[in-house]
Amino acid sequence: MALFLSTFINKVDRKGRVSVPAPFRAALAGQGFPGIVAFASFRDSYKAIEACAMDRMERLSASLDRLNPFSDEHDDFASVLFSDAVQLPFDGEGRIILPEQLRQHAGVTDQAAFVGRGATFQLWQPDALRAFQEQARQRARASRADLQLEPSGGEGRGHERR
Amino acid sequence: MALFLSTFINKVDRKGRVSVPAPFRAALAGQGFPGIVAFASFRDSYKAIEACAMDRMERLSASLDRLNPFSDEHDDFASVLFSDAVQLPFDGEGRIILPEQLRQHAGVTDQAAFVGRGATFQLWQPDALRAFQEQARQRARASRADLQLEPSGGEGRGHERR
DNA sequence: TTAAATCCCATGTTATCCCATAAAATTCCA
DNA sequence: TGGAATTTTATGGGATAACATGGGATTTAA
Repeated sequence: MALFLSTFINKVDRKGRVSVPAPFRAALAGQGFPGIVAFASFRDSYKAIEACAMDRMERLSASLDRLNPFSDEHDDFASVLFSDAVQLPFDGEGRIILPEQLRQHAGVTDQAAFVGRGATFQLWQPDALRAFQEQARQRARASRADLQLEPSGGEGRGHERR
Repeated sequence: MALFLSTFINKVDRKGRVSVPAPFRAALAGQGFPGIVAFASFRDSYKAIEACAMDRMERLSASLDRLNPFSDEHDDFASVLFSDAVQLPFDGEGRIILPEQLRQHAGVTDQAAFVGRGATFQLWQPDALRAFQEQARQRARASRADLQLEPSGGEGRGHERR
């Protein structure tokens, strides 16, 4: 399965193109669709762009289909999830073009930060990302006692939330 | 597998023709029937046009048969679904003509919004779509806990910069 | 015949392809 | 092991093809 790690900051050129970091492209390789799927995060606390592989969306669609395809729940879910998502194919150089709407949502202008999140990744306006991470760090510090009760041996400094 | 993502608003010309968005045509390619299947949504809460690939209708028919071929449910379902559905073939430029009846049902006049829903898509009058999405987003937000239970990988840790 | 649907061609806009460059990372070889 | 040669990356820009859209001509159906 594809794993997205670490953070990369790349330029957005005047055509709206950004290079997807090579390690991310490697994680996305060997799929049906050569590109990514992106959508605005539906969170109140921050405005970023969520992204993942096409495969993931297909699996999501399949599991939705398995439920009752005519229920109201399914309806809202499908509407929110799929109608706002966009397919962004790679060009020959491994770039995507970020649609205007998504750029506005995240406040992205001339730079974009690709943030690995395991099975998915995010796109941020770099300053907004720094600000968010600063707060996340502080929250983590405040609740460090709880984190240390976890059974697994995490390295001390991380910033895992939730 | 065909996946329909994101939303596209296209013009309906005076002949009633609309271009099916190229990404949707790509998802529909490699089928027996070069075109789409459409029918009026049988929901009380909104009036849109439902659409999908011909393949899906065939699979739907098959799975209906496998369940309860002689029940009243099956009967109602089949009569509503299949009798109202229409095949809309592409012209040379990838357009379809929306039948008057469907246009009226959805209130479509000079513009139509193609809304991706995973395995299917819908056609809306753009203003009606905006109104609906407003509500759907709120409902989805309310049940966001469910969304986050999706099978996901771990969190990414580091944050290299360049 | 008359209306509707299909085919065919034309257009402006937008995205895609293709090439070029510089920097970084990697490989290779003495 | 040091450093040169090669490959991979990120980035930029111009040429090209694809797309959505419009309208006329030809065909099909009632």
